[in-house]
Amino acid sequence: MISSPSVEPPDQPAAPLRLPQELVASTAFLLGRLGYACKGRAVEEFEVLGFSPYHYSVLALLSEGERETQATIADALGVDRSQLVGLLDSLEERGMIERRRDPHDRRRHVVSLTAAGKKQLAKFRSLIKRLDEDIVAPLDPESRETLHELLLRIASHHDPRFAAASVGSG
Amino acid sequence: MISSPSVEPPDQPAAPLRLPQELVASTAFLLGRLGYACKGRAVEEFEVLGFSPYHYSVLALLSEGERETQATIADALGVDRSQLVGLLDSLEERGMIERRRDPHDRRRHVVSLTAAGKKQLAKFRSLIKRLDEDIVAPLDPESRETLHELLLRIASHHDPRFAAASVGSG
DNA sequence: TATTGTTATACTCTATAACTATA
DNA sequence: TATAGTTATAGAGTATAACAATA
Repeated sequence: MISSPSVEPPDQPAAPLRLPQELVASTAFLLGRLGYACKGRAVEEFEVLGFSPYHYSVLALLSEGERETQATIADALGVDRSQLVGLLDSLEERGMIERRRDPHDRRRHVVSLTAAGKKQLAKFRSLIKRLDEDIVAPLDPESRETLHELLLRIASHHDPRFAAASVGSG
Repeated sequence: MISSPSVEPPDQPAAPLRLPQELVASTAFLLGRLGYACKGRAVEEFEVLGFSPYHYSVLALLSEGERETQATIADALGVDRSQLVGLLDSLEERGMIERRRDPHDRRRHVVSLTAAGKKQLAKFRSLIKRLDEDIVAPLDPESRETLHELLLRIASHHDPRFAAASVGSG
């Protein structure tokens, strides 16, 4: 028996493998689906290297300067403090970050990037570059720019952490 | 004691609650974060009505015509067939969809929308409309259009289910 | 033997809350 | 008593696989 789904004459031209028009018409739906796919792709690719996208986020953050406490890292990245512990553990085990107890407040850990961490970060950056290019592949350079700008505007509107480093407004 | 994080003079102008520049510069990262936030918002809002976004997806799909099998619904929406069972169960219990055994192949269920389902779908549509508008709030109408078009181009490039109903190419 | 729908199981992710050591 | 970091626990969500009915 043939497994073709349309043995009988197609009365209605309904394409079985098409999403409902009204879902595709929703920006929220598109963002949700695309975002999920992006995250999945990223997780897969980082997994190959034995890491997760969160590891990259931590290293990227630390590359902009060491942090006085773990809590500021967690808050900046929007992850739970307890979740960050495991991330830092694995990065520290591999010698990519360093935890130093703050002598003035021995509860705190000053976290900083090591040379090995910077090296790994470079690899992560080329991974992300490939991923970004793959995702926006069907767009020309100008459209890519436009898309990014629009996404950033929306993101920073809903979450101030996305706000671009404003010059001289502090 | 004041909980302000900056008691000491700020040597470095590092803003603790800002995401790393290079992450914000990544379209994949923006998409991932925004998508996650969108999904979360949607789940919350549907939850108030006692539903999930998946319920809406199913009703929206069925509003375009009944389906000969549950599998085509699952495949079109990209959910697992076993996951769909529970969704259809809850919708059927509330009288919003109907399962009829196909007399020609008693393994199959023909699934269709009821009057109550159509009514609920209308409520879902106004919910989604509000959600969409809230998300793209900072954009003017033209930018919203542009954003949607760019997202749709990317989505359909990676997943043919997003492809707009092409006229006369069947 | 293959397929449709269903149920059961396991696993990941995350959110919460308890715990320690310092203050 | 409150805070920084840590550990443990529980819950939701999802993916996998086993199962019964039918072809």
